[in-house]
Amino acid sequence: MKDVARRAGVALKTVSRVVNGEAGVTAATAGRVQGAIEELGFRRNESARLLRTGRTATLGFIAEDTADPDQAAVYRGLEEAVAELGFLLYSGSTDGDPAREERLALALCARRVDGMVIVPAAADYRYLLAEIEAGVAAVFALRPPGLTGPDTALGGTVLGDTVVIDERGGANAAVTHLVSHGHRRIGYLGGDPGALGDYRTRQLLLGYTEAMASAGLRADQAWTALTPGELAGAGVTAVLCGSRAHTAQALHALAARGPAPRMAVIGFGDFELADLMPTGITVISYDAAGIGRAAGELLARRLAGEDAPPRLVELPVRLTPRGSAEFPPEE
Amino acid sequence: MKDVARRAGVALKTVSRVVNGEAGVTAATAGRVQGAIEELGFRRNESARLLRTGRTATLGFIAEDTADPDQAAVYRGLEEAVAELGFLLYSGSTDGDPAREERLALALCARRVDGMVIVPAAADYRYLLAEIEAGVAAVFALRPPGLTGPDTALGGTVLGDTVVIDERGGANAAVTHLVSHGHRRIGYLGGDPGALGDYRTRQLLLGYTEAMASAGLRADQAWTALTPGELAGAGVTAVLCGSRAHTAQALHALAARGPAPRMAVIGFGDFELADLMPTGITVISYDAAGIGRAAGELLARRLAGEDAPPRLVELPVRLTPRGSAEFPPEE
DNA sequence: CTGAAAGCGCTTACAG
DNA sequence: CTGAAAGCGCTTACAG
Repeated sequence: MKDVARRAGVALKTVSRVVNGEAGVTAATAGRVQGAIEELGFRRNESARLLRTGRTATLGFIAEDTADPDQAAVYRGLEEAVAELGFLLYSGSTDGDPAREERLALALCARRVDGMVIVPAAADYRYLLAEIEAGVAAVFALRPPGLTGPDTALGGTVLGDTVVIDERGGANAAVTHLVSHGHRRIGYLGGDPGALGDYRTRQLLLGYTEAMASAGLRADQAWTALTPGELAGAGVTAVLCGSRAHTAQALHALAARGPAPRMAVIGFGDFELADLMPTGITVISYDAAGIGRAAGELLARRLAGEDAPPRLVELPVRLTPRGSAEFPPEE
Repeated sequence: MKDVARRAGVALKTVSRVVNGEAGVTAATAGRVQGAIEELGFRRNESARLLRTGRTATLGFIAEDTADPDQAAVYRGLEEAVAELGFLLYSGSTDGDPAREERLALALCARRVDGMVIVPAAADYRYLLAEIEAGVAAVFALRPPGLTGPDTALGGTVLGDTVVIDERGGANAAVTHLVSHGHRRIGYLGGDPGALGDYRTRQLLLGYTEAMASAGLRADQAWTALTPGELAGAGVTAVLCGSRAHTAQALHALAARGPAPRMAVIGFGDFELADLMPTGITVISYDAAGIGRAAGELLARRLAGEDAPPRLVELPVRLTPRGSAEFPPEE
């Protein structure tokens, strides 16, 4: 810019004015400056500009795995939401490692991102407190920060807005649906409720339990602690799978028993080609990109100065019949 | 940092030394500085540091769609490759819109990224020339820049290293495999070779044609211009699908004709649950993350000053039998 | 309409 | 071992 100014025979400020399209420059001077810019191949250094203005116009996305279909969709939704703001997006994966999450988040903060969307991997978010106080906005997506819920990550302090899927409602709806088809022995194949980051599992089991109770059914302990191998012999006529991975495990286990197994399967998460599966299957589907959009909009409001207490947003789910065969009724 | 210096009663430079862990500071002064840092909650502004040092330690990833399985895997591979370098990654999707690609790429250049990995959407890369001359390294992934190949994007000028899948070899191997199973009437379901960004289609058709010719078979014109609806009645006993989307279309079309259709299907790109498909299927699989790793390594070498002419790297593919049924032989 | 000075938050090169 | 000055590339306030 200095070079451009010298070449055009004007002051730095005038170049700045031309580059920024500010009013108050004669066409003649502007032309001279433009000429110098092109001759020199000048391109403004945005980083320097942002340093001076104190903003960065940058957001971060910290995923557990950016290649996971849900998280990839969240990212696309976030992109959509921030495109209008003209923000750029940093991103990275933690692979579920709290140490990597902390390193990534602090690296982003060191570059002074305006905000971050985090798919939480850590149980303890004390490391973020100072940064949040310093002004970065953090929004959590797909699950709340901390072990069991939004209010436990910091022993009561709510860290930031959180956007999740209504897993409890989805599980409840799935079991209720199965009951309405005559099923009474309904299994659950999913994560271990004692594991780290098991908010999701707890929600699913809550929904399952509620729906069973509402229907006046007592769930056998074993039904909610199934492994894929046990599924076919567990005495259940239907199964709720907690994730795409578990749905795949269930389908494989059932397929191994022979053609067209008679088991009603409901899986959390829609997937490509589900309708070609050799069994009847219903999926719990949801708008994962909507989570990213919602997170982006919440972030935008925080950046605009909104100071309301942190919100927990739950996106609705719906049951979608898929599969090539009829949904098997009770045997 | 100025505040820290004042509080600790030292000069700016001393704070800098402590923050950077440089030698030559007494334990006593270092302690005073550390204290001040903690009291003030000082966190170094990385952006300012990078401005001064002239580097940015930042790379960009420009995808057509970050949520596409292949591109998501490329991103993960890239992440792996740059993690060791301590670089941060910007990313964004173009949805195949050349204007969005240009906007994104120039925005990244304006922030002075050290390099970019681009999944090309544009046919004309003149917009990048000035940036490349100014020092950004660009590596192209999954397809070469430009309409038909690496050397046409700019009328002969090769823009940068390019990492692709060996689509031609994969198609050749697939058709050869089908021929060895006795098939002689082999179809191709894929993109239109006349469309924009059809490097991939051309490569696939080249491989197809070569293999047919090697086997002494003459391909009917219609066999390579199939639509999913025509597939079952086209008189072919086997089909090569050019992408996961085309494989899904073929499987749907065949499933609509009834159970266990007798058609050998080879699909480019592995997919989850392929082994539960109601027909015999073989996939052409490849290591998409490897493309990202290779791109990251090429980028790293360019940043390290390597000045060799741009390379075209082709990652190998392999045929993987999948599907629940036997691979159907010739009828 | 145009410009000279100061400063964003840091580091580099030098001097003491 | 420690520091005062200059500068990275830009903008913000001010003055002419």
